[in-house]
Amino acid sequence: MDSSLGTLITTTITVSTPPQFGFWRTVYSHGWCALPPFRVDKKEETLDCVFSLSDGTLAVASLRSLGQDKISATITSQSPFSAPRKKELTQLVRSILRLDEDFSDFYRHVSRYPDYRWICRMRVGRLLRAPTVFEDVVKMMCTTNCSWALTTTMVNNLTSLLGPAADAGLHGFPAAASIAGQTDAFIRKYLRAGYRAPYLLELSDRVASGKLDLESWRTSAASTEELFRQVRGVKGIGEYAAGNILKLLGRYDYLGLDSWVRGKYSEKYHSGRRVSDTTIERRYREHGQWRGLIIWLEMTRDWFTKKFPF
DNA sequence: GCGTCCAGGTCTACC
DNA sequence: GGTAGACCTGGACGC
Repeated sequence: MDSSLGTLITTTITVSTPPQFGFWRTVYSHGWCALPPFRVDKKEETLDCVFSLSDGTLAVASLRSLGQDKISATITSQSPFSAPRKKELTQLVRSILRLDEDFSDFYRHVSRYPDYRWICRMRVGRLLRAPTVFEDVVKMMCTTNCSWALTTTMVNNLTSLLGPAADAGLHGFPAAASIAGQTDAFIRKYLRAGYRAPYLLELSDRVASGKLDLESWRTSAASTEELFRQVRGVKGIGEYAAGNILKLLGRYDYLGLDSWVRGKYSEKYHSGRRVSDTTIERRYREHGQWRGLIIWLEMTRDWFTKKFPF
């Protein structure tokens, strides 16, 4: 459906979803929805995102739930949104919401545990991800060793200062070359990335020069252990960050513990008393390839009781 | 308003 | 292989 709006054209695409898909449960599956180019519009009840298409078009899309088996993506553009662009955007929407990932084994596994049957009932587990692995890795690097407020500052600065300008005052996520073209001093001073600056520069340079193909990680046939080693090979990505990047690649074997998860875990199981990582790992060991997803869902269970948990 | 302390992951040097 | 210290920012706290 296309309709003219002055010089702007509005295009709406309908995307089918798996049965019982929870749009807001996926949007709020972790903190990404609060980091640009994502933006939650609570009044309009949309998730707005900026997508960079392969032909260079920058598309601002508003995603909205149309019930349990459909969502819509509304794009406002200055030129007609062609069929190939619609197809590419549909694929990107499916990818960020993880609509094509098969969770049937996961739900079969958790349904064997009375304490986890709610996971199966609510059909949760799809973790929101960025359109590109590069964006996910950069953002994950910006979550390390700092408060969430500082993560937000770094990602806001990255997009507003280096990202391409889109409609509605939004910016897309910067391409690797845009970051690689900056100086260490700029990244420290204006992005507030501090000591992460050389790590961001090295990563962006390797990606921009084609020496590192991050996008291939999503379809890699390598074992999870091997992929973990590759992810850890990026400077600035340690155990925590690598474990969580793997979750966004559809591999859930690593817990990806940080201070927040450790705190939630100790509150839930040890009355707030600190426990070792080994103790936490022991509890989830029996869940094998799903342990990383189970611990995350368990620690964020209260988020699923509200449409907008934060 | 200013100075000090601390929390937050990762890397590197050292044992 | 394990450990200590440095890295940098922002918030909390005391003065």
